[in-house]
Amino acid sequence: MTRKADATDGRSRHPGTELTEAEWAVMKIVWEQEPCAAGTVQEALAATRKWAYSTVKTMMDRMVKKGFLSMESIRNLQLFRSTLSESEARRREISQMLRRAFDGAVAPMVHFLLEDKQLSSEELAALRSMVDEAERSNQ
Amino acid sequence: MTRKADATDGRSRHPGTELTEAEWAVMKIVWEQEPCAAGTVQEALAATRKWAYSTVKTMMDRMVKKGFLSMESIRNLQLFRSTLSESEARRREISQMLRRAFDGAVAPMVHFLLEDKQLSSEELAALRSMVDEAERSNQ
DNA sequence: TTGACAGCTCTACAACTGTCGAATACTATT
DNA sequence: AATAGTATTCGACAGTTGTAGAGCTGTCAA
Repeated sequence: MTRKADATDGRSRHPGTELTEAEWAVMKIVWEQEPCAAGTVQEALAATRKWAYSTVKTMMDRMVKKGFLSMESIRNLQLFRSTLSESEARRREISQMLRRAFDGAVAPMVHFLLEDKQLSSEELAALRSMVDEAERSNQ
Repeated sequence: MTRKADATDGRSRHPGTELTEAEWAVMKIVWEQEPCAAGTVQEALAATRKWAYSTVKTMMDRMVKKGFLSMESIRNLQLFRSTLSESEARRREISQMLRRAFDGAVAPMVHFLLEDKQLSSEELAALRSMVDEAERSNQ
């Protein structure tokens, strides 16, 4: 499944790295507040994770280095933006999971999901119409 | 996360830790060869990952400590078995992924999956019948 | 007994992650 | 200019993960 590419840098320090738990937390804020300063992210996260400003800042700097974020300095303010879209992040997360746990196959995974989680009939109905939809537009 | 709650604590180092990429590789072999010795796993993996015996052994020892495997010594041989089932591992992997990337909701994830990956009509048909099946038995 | 092996233990190390505090730099005010 | 307040930089540390060499031990065949 479409491994490929990676954003921004040519020699990319490793193509498809995935976000850690903590990085997801940061990314989520960035995606919704973009462009934003480290302090903003820190405050936004204050409720859930009590991270010191420098913790957040360090993580964000590292994320810039990893190519997940980009940063622009305006006077003495640094504004961060995402370089990795939420969709791409999700895509990677799913793929990674599929590869590791289901040898990359979608169907067995969905099967597992269906028989394992108990989904309400509403959810099932929703899934069904999604599949219908996909089949329709698929060909 | 480090901080406390971890490292040498007696009561279960949190229940739902997930396997790393390398650990999945080891677990897969153990699940199919169980009970087995480290050397067996190392050989089985030799094709894919060229790990030295001690690499594999170190990992497996750590996995025992983490509670993913159990080990029994018979004379001078150590036999490992899984303590974590493949289903449970998959369950965790999926949940973790859902939580991180989709706030825990299955439907959006499936939706994403359907519109992102291009699934063949066979796959779609398969999914559809799985959903049908689930709906039928669900209620 | 002596090798030749297979298997085990110990120790190490670098990179990555989670977490910061302390020192510093800038800006806006008084 | 001196102060307060905020943002930035640096360096550090502990725990985890990937990776493995060295050396010791037990076993079995010649």
